[in-house]
Amino acid sequence: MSPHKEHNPNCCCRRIRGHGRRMTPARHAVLDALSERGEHLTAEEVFRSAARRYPNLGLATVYRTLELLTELGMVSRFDTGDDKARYEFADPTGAKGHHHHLVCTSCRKIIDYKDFIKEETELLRSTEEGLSRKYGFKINSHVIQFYGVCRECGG
Amino acid sequence: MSPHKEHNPNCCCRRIRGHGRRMTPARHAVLDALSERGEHLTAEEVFRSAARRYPNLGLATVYRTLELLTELGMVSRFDTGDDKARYEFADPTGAKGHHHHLVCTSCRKIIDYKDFIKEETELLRSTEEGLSRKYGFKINSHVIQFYGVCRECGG
DNA sequence: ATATAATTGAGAACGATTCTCAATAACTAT
DNA sequence: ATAGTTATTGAGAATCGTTCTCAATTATAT
Ligand SMILES: [Zn+2]
Ligand SMILES: [Zn+2]
Ligand SMILES: [Zn+2]
Ligand SMILES: [Zn+2]
Repeated sequence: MSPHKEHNPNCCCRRIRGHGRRMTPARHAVLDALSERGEHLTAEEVFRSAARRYPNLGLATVYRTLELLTELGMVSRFDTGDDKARYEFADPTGAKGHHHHLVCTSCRKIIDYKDFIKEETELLRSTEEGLSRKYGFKINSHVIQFYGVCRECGG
Repeated sequence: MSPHKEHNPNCCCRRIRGHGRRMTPARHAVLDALSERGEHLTAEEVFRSAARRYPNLGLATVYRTLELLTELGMVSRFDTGDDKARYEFADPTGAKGHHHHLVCTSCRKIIDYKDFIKEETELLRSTEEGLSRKYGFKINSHVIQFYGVCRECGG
């Protein structure tokens, strides 16, 4: 197996093993693809990327691994309105860090922005607290996305 | 055709006709279903509800109508992570008004909340302006959703 | 009433995701 | 290292929400 790059392999492996799951080359390949290829990848894109290093990989395994990583909170899954789920590392302390999305409804481009993350995060925290108190919800994650038309598409 | 209830039929009809489209019993039925049945309905739910009044209705027509209404900005479509699109009236001045969503990942319940809408809307406005300036985006809509576990599910 | 073009319902088709199952391989305890 | 236990795998079938096709219908303008 090739070494990991941007994510900590020991951390990932430990996290996976800690939940009684096994570390396999297929899962390594998916983790590598996620950290190399960057953000908001579809399962198909992860598959194509991971299969280059691990040709025997099956698409179903990619789906299963992405589901597992999502359950463990290591990956976040989200939709942008085109009937394909997107996946990216959920690590808020990583290189990319926590960000939100700007989606062009014309060309489907997705822009990660962090520009207003600080104010947004602050408001989110207090909102989460309020909602938690009022509705008895234990909030685990949030999605903030803006939809519109990008510059190239005539925005 | 039965009369509309919570939404203004003349407004809807005018809006649809204004775009060179025709007003039909099928579209009436969909509009009625949306206003009677409340928020975050799946296409299937809209279909079942509308078909009670207009038994000849086809599911494909419901999808087409929801798409049309979404294009016209009368309806908003969103996902909550269960592979089924949800639809609800987008009328910010209506009875329900603009709101955001709280989604239980265990029982899939969706709670509409407006409690912090004011602060959120304020921040959104300035964020939209900033993003618009920096990325040349013309922002048309946004999605804010919190995911977690509801009280009944052990939140 | 007639003409024109939009709309419809039914079912086929599509595509993303999940399921099935026998074969394989990761971990555990010797 | 060995063997046993059991999670994981790949391949393809199956599922299911959504879209497409097309001939028949119908809303609207004249
Ligand atoms: Zn664009
Ligand atoms: Zn992203
Ligand atoms: Zn619940
Ligand atoms: Zn709602």
